[in-house]
Order: sequence, then structure tokens, then C-alpha cells
Amino acid sequence: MTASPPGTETPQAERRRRPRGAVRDGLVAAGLELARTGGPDAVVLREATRMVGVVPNAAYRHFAGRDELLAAVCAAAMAELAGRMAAGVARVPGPPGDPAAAAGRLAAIGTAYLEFAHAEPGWFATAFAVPEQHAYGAPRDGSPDRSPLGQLRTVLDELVDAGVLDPQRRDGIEYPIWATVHGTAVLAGAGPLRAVPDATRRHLQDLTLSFIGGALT
Amino acid sequence: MTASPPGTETPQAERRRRPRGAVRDGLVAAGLELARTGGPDAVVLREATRMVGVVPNAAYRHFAGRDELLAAVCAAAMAELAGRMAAGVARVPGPPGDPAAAAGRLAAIGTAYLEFAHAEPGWFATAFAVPEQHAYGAPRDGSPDRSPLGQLRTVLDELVDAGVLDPQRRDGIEYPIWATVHGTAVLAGAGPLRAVPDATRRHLQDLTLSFIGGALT
DNA sequence: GTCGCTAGTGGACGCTGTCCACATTAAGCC
DNA sequence: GGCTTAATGTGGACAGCGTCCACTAGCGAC
Repeated sequence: MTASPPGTETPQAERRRRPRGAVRDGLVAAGLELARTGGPDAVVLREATRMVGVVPNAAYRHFAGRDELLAAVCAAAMAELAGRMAAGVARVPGPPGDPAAAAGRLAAIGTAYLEFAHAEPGWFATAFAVPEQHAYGAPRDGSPDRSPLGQLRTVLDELVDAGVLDPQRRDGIEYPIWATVHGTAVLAGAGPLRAVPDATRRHLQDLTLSFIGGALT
Repeated sequence: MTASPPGTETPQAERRRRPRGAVRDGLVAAGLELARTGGPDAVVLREATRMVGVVPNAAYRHFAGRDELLAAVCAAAMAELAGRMAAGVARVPGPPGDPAAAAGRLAAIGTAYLEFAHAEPGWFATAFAVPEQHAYGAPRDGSPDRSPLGQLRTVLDELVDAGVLDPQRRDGIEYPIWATVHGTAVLAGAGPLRAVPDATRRHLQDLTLSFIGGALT
């Protein structure tokens, strides 16, 4: 992450010693570190190159510009969110098809989302700060959709299979549900409600999840 | 908004000819214009001073720095949102206490919110981009709360009075409702769903409002 | 061994936010 | 009226940012 200690080798000899792709990966890692505390605006190209121990222009060998670096950092932050959601879902026991387990998985998805937004506000803001013209779409190949929306859809389908959710109400309901959780995360994380005490925040989370539960049945 | 045409007077004589507060108001207006198309990041101090026809440092006589100017622009954008919401609510006829009218006013609030986010994405993003340390709280005097949250509370109280909403469920329900609408506005305005066609967007709005309606009854 | 490509360097440009010292104007007081 | 004083705008400067151009060291292919 930092420059190699001087003295042992001349900087010139050090030039091409990095493994292939190390600079690119290092820049994304550095950007992720910056975004963690300062959000997307803190991802400044020169600072990232400084952390990697390279001159600013070197970044332009791997990214078209600052926006493309930011886009890569955003994708990494989104992957981190998706990973924590998947971990939260996996922690709920019970076979697919069991109504209680399916409901528990839905709650786990929402909780993981809200917890991530609170624990990592910088990353959360970054995940949704994808610069214009660099949007990443859903995977078009056959790989399973591990994005937040994809995971939500999976659990909702499971709820239908388990007989908890009326199939007639299934179509499109992922959007209001996602919006409810996301709105709570935004308002309580970076928005007007960012300064509320911890107990209140937890109460807001419960209110949100039970609001969704009430709208489903 | 622009510099006075040259020729008629020397710039020196023009110096203190501005009415008191004109520069400050002009800077906020210029910032609002910049934010309209580019969001909060487009509010750049030097550009705003250029539009007002004044040297960059003049801004520091009215604001402690760029963040304080941005905070003023954010407040103006939030006021614009509140104004459009109030206008939408006022357009719904019917006496307070009438159940249908109260429900219509709730829908009008949500619709105005979503329409604003779509019609003015720059302002909408700016309204919620208040820089840290410059947050504006609710009015502590007796004046009625015209903020989005305040207007929502008023309508929800009306729904309770009209017998539409169970008083037992009233407490704190403004937050999930606000979050649902806000989340939809964010996701469909600046987030991953920003590029959806117009008909889909309208469908998302309807889904959101009926989702809230379903959760209330 | 030579060639050509890749990835890093060095220097520069214009832009930004911000600080300092200075000049001018308007307002208040006698 | 003339003087003082605070408010307000000016001019010049600085560091930091993203980005462009020309140059070069090192590696792999022939």
C-alpha cells in the first residue's frame, strides 16, 4: 500500500518490479480505503497513487480517468454490501420452503442492508455513487445475480413458494420493499436523521421491517 | 445574475452600488442554478461569484467558505421541495376530516415528492446533500413545520382523525412511509434505476403509493 | 540482438478553495 | 460639514486537484 523503503535498491531498478495488475488493484484498494471514511468524494486520484507509491499519471495506464477509478471503487463497495447481505441470509437456518425460515431470510436481508449502511456509511454512499456513463448492469450471462436486488428477488420468490406471499402481489413488489429499506438507510445514515441516538436508530429499523411485513400479508 | 454592461460607468464607481444583501442572495441564486443541472458538486464557489459579477473572495464576506454557501443552497432546494409538496396538497379539495380527502392528500404528498425528484434531480440531490456541521434542524419556535416530514405528519394526523388510520399504528409510522417514498425517489432518480423508461417509472410510483396504502390499512 | 509494446516518469496547464494585505464605500457621530 | 469605523469588494498568492504531452526503462517476441 505504501512506497517501498528507500536505500536497498535504486528507484530506477524498482520500476518494473511490480507484478502485473498490482498497481491497478492497489489503486482500487486505496480508493476503497479513502471512500471508507470520506465517501465517494474522498476518492482522489492523486492520493490513491501516493498510497500505492506511484506517480499520479501512472493511474492513467489503468483507468481512463478519475471517474473510471471511482466506478471501480463503487463496484467494489457494492460487492462488499452484497457479500454482507449474503452472509446474513446464510446465517438463517431452515430449509427453503419453510415459511418461518423464508420470512427470517427476508428480515436478514433488510437487517444486513441497514447494518452495513450504519457501520460503513462511506462505503454505502460510494456503492450508490456510480458516476454517469459508468453504470454497471446486471450480469447478462447465466451466473446468479448476487446484487442486492437479485438477492431480494430470490427471497421473495421463496416466500411465494412457501405460501407466505400471495403470488398475485409478487410482481414488482421488490421495488417498494427495496425502496423502503434503502430510504431508511439513506435517511438514517447520511440524511436528516443521521444524528439520532443508537436506540432510536434501532427502533427505526424495527419500524421499517415490521412496516414491510405488514404490507406483505 | 451577470455583470453590469461595461462602458457607462467605471468599475470603481460600480463597486458599492449593489443593494445590501444582493451579493449574498445572488450567490445563493447562482448556486441554485448550478445545482439544478449538476447537483451539489456543481456548486462551485468561483463560478457562482463569476455569475454574480464579483471577485471570488467577495463570497467570503458572506459565507465562511464553500460549505456554508452550499448549505444555504441546500436549504433553498429543500424549501423548493417543501413548496411543491404544499402546493400539491393544497390542490386536493375536501374538508379536513373527510376520509377520502385525507387519503388523497397523502397520495398528493408522495406524488409531489416523486415528481420533484424526477423533474429536478439536481435540486433533489442538493436538498439532501447538506454538508456535515451545517445541518438545519426543525424550527424551534411556534411556526408550523413546513418541512417534508412536518407536512407528512400533518396529513397522517388527519388520517387518524378521519378514522382511516388506526391510532395505535400512528406512532412513528411517518418514518417508514417517508423512507419508502424517499427510497423510490433516490433509486429511480440518481440510483441504479435512473435510466428506466418513463412508463416504467410511473408504474414504480404507483407501486410505491399502493404499497404504502396497503401497509396502512 | 533488435524491435516494439507496456507501464511508469517528469513537467506542465488550468481549475479549484482559501488566505493575506489593501482599497473603497457607507454609516454614525461630533 | 468633517472625521472615524465597520462593512464590503479587490488583487495577488498558494497548494492541491484532474489531466495532457513527451519521454524512457524494461520485458517479450522474433
